Amino acid sequence: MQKYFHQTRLLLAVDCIIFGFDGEELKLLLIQRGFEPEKGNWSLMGGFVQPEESLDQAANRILKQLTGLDGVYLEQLYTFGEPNRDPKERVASVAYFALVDVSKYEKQISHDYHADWFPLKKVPELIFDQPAMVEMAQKRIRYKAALHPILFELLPEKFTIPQLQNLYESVYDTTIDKRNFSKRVLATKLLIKLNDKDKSSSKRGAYYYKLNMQNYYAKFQAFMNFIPNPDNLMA
Amino acid sequence: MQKYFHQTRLLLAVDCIIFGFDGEELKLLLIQRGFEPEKGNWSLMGGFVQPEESLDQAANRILKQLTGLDGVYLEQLYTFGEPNRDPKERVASVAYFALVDVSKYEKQISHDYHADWFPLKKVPELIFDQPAMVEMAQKRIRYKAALHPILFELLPEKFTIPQLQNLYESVYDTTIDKRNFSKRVLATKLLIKLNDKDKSSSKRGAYYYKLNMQNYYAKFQAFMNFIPNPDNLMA
DNA sequence: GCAAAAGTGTTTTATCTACACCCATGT
DNA sequence: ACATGGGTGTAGATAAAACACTTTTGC
Repeated sequence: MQKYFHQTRLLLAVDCIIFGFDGEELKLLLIQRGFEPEKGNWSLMGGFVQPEESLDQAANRILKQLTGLDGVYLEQLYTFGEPNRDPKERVASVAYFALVDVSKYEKQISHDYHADWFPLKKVPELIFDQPAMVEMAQKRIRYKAALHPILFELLPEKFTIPQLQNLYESVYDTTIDKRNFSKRVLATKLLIKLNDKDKSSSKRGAYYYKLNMQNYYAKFQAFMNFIPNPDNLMA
Repeated sequence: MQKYFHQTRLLLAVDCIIFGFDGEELKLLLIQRGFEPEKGNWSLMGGFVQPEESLDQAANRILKQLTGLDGVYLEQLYTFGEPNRDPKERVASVAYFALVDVSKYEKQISHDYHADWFPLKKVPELIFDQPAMVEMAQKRIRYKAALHPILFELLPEKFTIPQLQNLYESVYDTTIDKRNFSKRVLATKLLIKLNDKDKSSSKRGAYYYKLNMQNYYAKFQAFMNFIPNPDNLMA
């Protein structure tokens, strides 16, 4: 079959906004760009979409290149396509955001890319329109996490309720009453209490919990009472 | 500056999922495709992104081509990029959805495209991956309209509360108690009651309302009580 | 024994839900 | 006068918010 005539083709890239949580604050994984333009400057991890791969595949490939991780939470965020966003030539970029358990993250691999984690409030100057990508990703996470339990993706398999609360407080840059917080979290039936404690941040120790995966998948989509049937909703 | 070497370029398209509401049910505006492949079959309105235009500009251009309308509510939905979604050659498509006031829609223009409105439940077979686009757009509207007052974009400037309720019932395919509905809607302070009535659907007539634009813009972003500061949230 | 974080309940307040009758008018 | 859709109020249930003290244990 013939191709479409008289149409301009362009490069399509994927950029990944990679979030992690170290127990204290929300962080971004950035690399020092290895080629021109802007070589050596801090950048999101990205790459061009290859001829035989889908966008999701490209995003997963790029994420794995940098972190060594498979099966990470990854979601398409938005496509940025201003004609001159890359000075070299026209490149549209499909931005994805990823939520990573930093305890699984392999430092060695990312060493090659001169990668580093930056607290969201201390992100260095980024290239092109990447600041807008990061800002949008942050808003999207806040938006989505208010309705869906995505933030668990940032935690290790075993976590404590105070850790979880720190995470929410960090994402929303606020403080939450711990009594109300634990009540609400436990009311979701998403957590299973374990018998051992994390004693790293207190003498008394805090009980570990893990996700109830059945309930997790079942409730992931549910988000409001306004809506008659909470299944037809998620994007 | 030199271009990026050894990278494959591809076509980038924009497809518009155009919703309208006629007072009865939610509808989609479709065209009969004018070129191969799939010439003559029902399709979303779309087009290739031109060298000097942004994605938003392309979407607005395409929407105006078909409807004659400017300033329509238009939002980027998702980018579809499976390698073989178009059999002719690789084309990634950035899908946008639009909410149109059908009373402003100009029939003449769209006549050239053999366009027509289809109730969502009676959409004909669509080409390529467009069924997935439509489904995602429908979910996105339900999702977003549960939190933001976007559905007003589908109504004319003057509308009645029963019309508004029909719209919500149509979008969510449900029925709502009219006492609770009008209470909730009026509680938002988004509506200004007018003195004239729409007598087209009852003898008594229903009061017209219009949007309070100040409150509309102010509350557009607000959506939950969970969140401390409802400003940093929207994507 | 004391500092530091973990854990837990109750009351108040706001919001949501269910539900039924009268009104205005064109025919 | 009657059929049709428009408009309104209240009581009960549910969910959210405010708020303080006791427990554990390493030092």
